[in-house]
Amino acid sequence: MPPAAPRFALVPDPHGPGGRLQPLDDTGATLGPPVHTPDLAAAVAEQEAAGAPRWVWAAADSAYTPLLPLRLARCHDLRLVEALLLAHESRFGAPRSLGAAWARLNQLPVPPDLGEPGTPAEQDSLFAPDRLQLPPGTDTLRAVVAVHAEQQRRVQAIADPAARARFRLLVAAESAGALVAAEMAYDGLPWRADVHDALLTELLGPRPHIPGTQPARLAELSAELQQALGGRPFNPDSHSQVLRAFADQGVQLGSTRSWELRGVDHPAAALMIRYKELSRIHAAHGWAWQDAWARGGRFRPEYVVGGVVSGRWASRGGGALQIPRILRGAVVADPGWLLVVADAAQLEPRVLAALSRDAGLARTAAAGDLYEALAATAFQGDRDKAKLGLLGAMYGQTSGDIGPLLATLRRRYPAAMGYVESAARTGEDGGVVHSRLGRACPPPSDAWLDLTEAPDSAGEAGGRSARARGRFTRNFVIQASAADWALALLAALRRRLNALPAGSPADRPHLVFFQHDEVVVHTPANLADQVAAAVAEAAEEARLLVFGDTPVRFPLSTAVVDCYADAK
DNA sequence: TCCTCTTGCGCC
DNA sequence: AAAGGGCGCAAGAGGA
Repeated sequence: MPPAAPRFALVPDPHGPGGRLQPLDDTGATLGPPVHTPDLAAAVAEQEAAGAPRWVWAAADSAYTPLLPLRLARCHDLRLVEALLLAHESRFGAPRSLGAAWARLNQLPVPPDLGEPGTPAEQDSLFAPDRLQLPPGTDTLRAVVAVHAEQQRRVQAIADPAARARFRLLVAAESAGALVAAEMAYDGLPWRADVHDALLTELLGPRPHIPGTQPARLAELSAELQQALGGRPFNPDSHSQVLRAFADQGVQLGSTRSWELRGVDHPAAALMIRYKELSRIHAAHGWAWQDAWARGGRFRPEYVVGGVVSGRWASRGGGALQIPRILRGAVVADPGWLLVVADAAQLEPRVLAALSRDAGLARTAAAGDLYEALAATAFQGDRDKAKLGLLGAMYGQTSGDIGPLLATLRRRYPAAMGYVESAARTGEDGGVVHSRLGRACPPPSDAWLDLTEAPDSAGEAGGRSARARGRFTRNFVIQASAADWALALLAALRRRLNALPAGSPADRPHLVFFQHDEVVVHTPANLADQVAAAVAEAAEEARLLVFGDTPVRFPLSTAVVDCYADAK
């Protein structure tokens, strides 16, 4: 066994249960020679028990997933940290695989990331199962050690000590996210197929015997629609055919969007809206979805840590972050277990209050219901107006009757409004903004120009494009700082959950869902109260770590339930 | 037939 | 006149 060390580089063998370890110090210097072990999981567990080092690996999916259900406390995920550093160094979009980082370090040709344009995905999935993109013959452990040392150097190079400390926190939190994502994919979200099936049957009629056939309720609605629109057959899933069918009845629609149909005075409009609602459930989360994603009592999506530039997670497969509320009844705790569901109330306006240090907004954010307090202070008690105004300010909305609301906010909360307006100006001028912990937004690109269709003149297109980017950077500082807080919460919560007394690893409370500002923990019933307390403590820890001495509070609304649908 | 683009809607 | 941020997914449209 290598000696105890604060960090270990870890590389699994390409085939089989073995792997290599090498002890490192915090700068990334080696503290001993590489050691090969025939049983990597056992060797890792031994070191973990000896002192919970930070495990340094190329990427969690190749290094951590094979070790599960082993739980590790800390890691440094080179691929995720490379992405953070590249963005911070204004080299946004450069490939972030271990191979790419190694190539940059050694002045070699940089391989594109898998899934990026120009990469033959098939070839790589066949010949590089670990997706590391290293040149053939390269010693993976050597590359891990070298790239890690280089990353530590780059973090150390951040000049401002406070910004450097926050970026270190970002590196740790993002890496903790990699642990959580791998564990959640492994454990899965409890999903009762029988309950799901009953919900679908209630909405759509029984499951069709022949796959691909329309369920009864959709077929009925189709027929009723056809009748209501003159009797000629048309496909309600085809926008152009729907537009034509309505036009034939003298109803000119600009689109087939539900909100537009809602204002249409024709009996077919309500049918169309209902058809779209049900057909969406059927297509996106129906029986085919269940067969593909929710087998064996668990829904197992793939989470993509840092999949959104703001630091929010994305997901691949199964629409994990878009589970319709109407189907959440299918998420039911196992017998003897419970779900602890906690979501941060009005996270983004609170983040704005903390970021901008606006004393007035911070006072408002001390209340349980921020919008209610805001309404009482500035909008004669009209909560809807307060919410609309604040969301409009955070998103850069200018339409509707929002002007007076924004004027009120600007007068009452000059620091907060100044903060988002300054972020917007930076974006319009082509600049880069950062989250609280230092996540950088991408620079302007042609994509912003593509937003504009049929411009009257280049100047106008440029103006629209600049304003679009201003809205993006305005929102980025808030959304990304909210993601900073959420990741810190996740890391703190995970640590607390792993410290709870569990009879065996299988009895341990574990995270099963995370959606931007909401977490769900699946826990043995007898530990539910302790889990609920742990969530609250983690939220407070995240507040202190990310925002320091802000008076703003980030309250959670927490529910201990048997079924996800019963939360809030 | 395959592929990319667009549309629309689910979630935050 | 136009005027709200971020995603993933499925289906249709339309070109190669």
